[in-house]
Formats: sequence, C-alpha cells, structure tokens
Amino acid sequence: MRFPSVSVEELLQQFQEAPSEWLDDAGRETLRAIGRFLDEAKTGVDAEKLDALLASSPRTLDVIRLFLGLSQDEMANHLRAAGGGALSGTYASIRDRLKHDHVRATVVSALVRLGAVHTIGAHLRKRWTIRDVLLERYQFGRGRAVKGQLRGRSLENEVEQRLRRLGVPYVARVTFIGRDGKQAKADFAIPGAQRPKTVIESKVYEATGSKQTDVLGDILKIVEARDYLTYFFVVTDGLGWHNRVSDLRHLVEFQQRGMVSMIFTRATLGKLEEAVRYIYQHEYGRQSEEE
DNA sequence: TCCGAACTTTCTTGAGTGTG
DNA sequence: CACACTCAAGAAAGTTCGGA
Repeated sequence: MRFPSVSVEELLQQFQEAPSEWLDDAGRETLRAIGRFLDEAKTGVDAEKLDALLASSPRTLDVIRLFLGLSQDEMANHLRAAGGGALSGTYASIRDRLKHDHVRATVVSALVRLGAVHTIGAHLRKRWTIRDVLLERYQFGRGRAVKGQLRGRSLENEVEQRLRRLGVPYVARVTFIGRDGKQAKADFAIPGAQRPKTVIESKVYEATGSKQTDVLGDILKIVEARDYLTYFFVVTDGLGWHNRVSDLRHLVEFQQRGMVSMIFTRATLGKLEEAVRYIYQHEYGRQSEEE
C-alpha cells in the first residue's frame, strides 16, 4: 500500500485541541475534603481539630497544603524540615501514612510549627475579593514559573558575582570546546570557551522531576568533552536533593572517581572562590599575565 | 520568531522491605 | 510465600525567558 505524502499545512489544519479536564478522582476526593474542612472549621482550627480532620480523610493534608499555598514537593520539604528527622519520604507517602497515629501526631506538630493554625485561621477570617482570586491565579500560574527560574538563576548569579569579584576572565552560559574539539554546555568557562582550564556548572533543586536525572547526563557530557586537566566544579543546592538522594550519590561518586573535581554548595561558595583564585594564580595566572 | 533551556508538578511503575 | 507498604526513578506535561 502506498500513501500520498503529507504536508505540514495539512496536518496543522487537522489538529484539534486535546480534550482534557482538571477534575479526576483524586480531585473529587479533595473537593469533598475541602467541604468537610470548611464545615468543621468555621473560624479557625487548632491542633486537635487538624488531627481529627486528618484522621477522617488523608486528603485533608491537601486542603491544608492549599491554605499554605504549597506544592506537594514544597509541602514535603517543609514537613520534613519541621518534623526534625521524624518524617521522611515524598508527599504522597507521608499522606498515605497519616493513618498511623504516631505519623499523624508528628505531622500535626510539624504543621503547627509551620504556622498552619495561624495561616488557616487568617485565611478563614479574611474577606476574599475578586482581586484576591486574580492574584492567586497569577501567582500560581506565571508566578510559579518565574519563581523557579529565579531560583535557578540565583545560585548562578552568586557564582558569577564571585568570579567577577576575583577579576578572573570567564565566559558565562557557554558551549565550550574541549578535548578533540568536543563540545558541551556549561554555566562558566574560565578563562574562555576555547579549551577552558576550569568549568563550572550550577544547579538548584527545590522540586523533584526528571530534571534531576537529566543533569547527571549534562554533567557527564561536560566530563566527556573537557580536557583531562580541566578542573570541573559543580555548584548545587536546594531541598529537592532530599527526594533524589540516589542521584546525589551518583554525583558524589563522580567526584570520588575524579570525574568532577569538587562539589560545592551555597554554604561553601567561599571555598569555590578560593579554589578558583588559587588555580588561576598558580596554574595559569602567570601565562595570562604575560600576554 | 522560534527553539532550547530553565525549572515545576504530578502520576506511574517497578524494586525493595516488612509482615502475617 | 503472598500481600501490602514504601520509596526511588522516570515520564509527560506545563510556564516562561532569552539568545540565535
């Protein structure tokens, strides 16, 4: 059987909007939990009330999350931090374990520590307007995306500030050329894109997702492309790593095997600065001064 | 103008770990 | 040993920006 060749225009003509809807079974359950929550908590809640509502439906945790304006990942990050080591796992796994009295008690006290009682009360007593609705939509649509980007950029910017302060020549957001003309993308190449002596890549993870696994691939590409003697520093941070410890282990293994020279965090940026300065002065500073 | 890149969010799947 | 539970990893889809 033979088919006529298709054209782009033809296909574009045929394409329809993919049908979809926002309410699935989990959503319906959450809506019910919202209803119960509001019936029970007219003007406010306390720890006991939260515990009772969480016991009656695990979806109550989603309702509380909505009051706090947090994503599942953010909520899990906060709960784990406030739980002081007593809480572990992803958001869904914490929610599933609410049926155990001791887990629920830990979650409730973590919620109290996070100010949930206060926040929920304030929300319940607030008089909401159309302005608030629009603001919320904006905040959780574009606002979320912008927030993510700024988060990623903030660490990159801090690294750049340090480089600038050192007065080291560098190129930012660059495809550098390494060994045998191989190329890879990196955030910073020192002193330049052509066979750099030092390469720096920075990543921040607050949420989970494939990105985290992808980055190991990106890092390997840099490892693959750089000259054998090129220093490669990874600067990373963010609570999202708690959800991807195995990926972190891989990264650490890269460092232990010498594929990555060193892993720095926001807390150790000073050490990165020292390292870059030292390398620049002792290992290739002289040549560039002579030029 | 378009594409790649940055980052999020959520769901699913599969492997490992207990437990009766 | 079967079953339930837990967790890690991956995939699909989304929002936006910025450089070629």
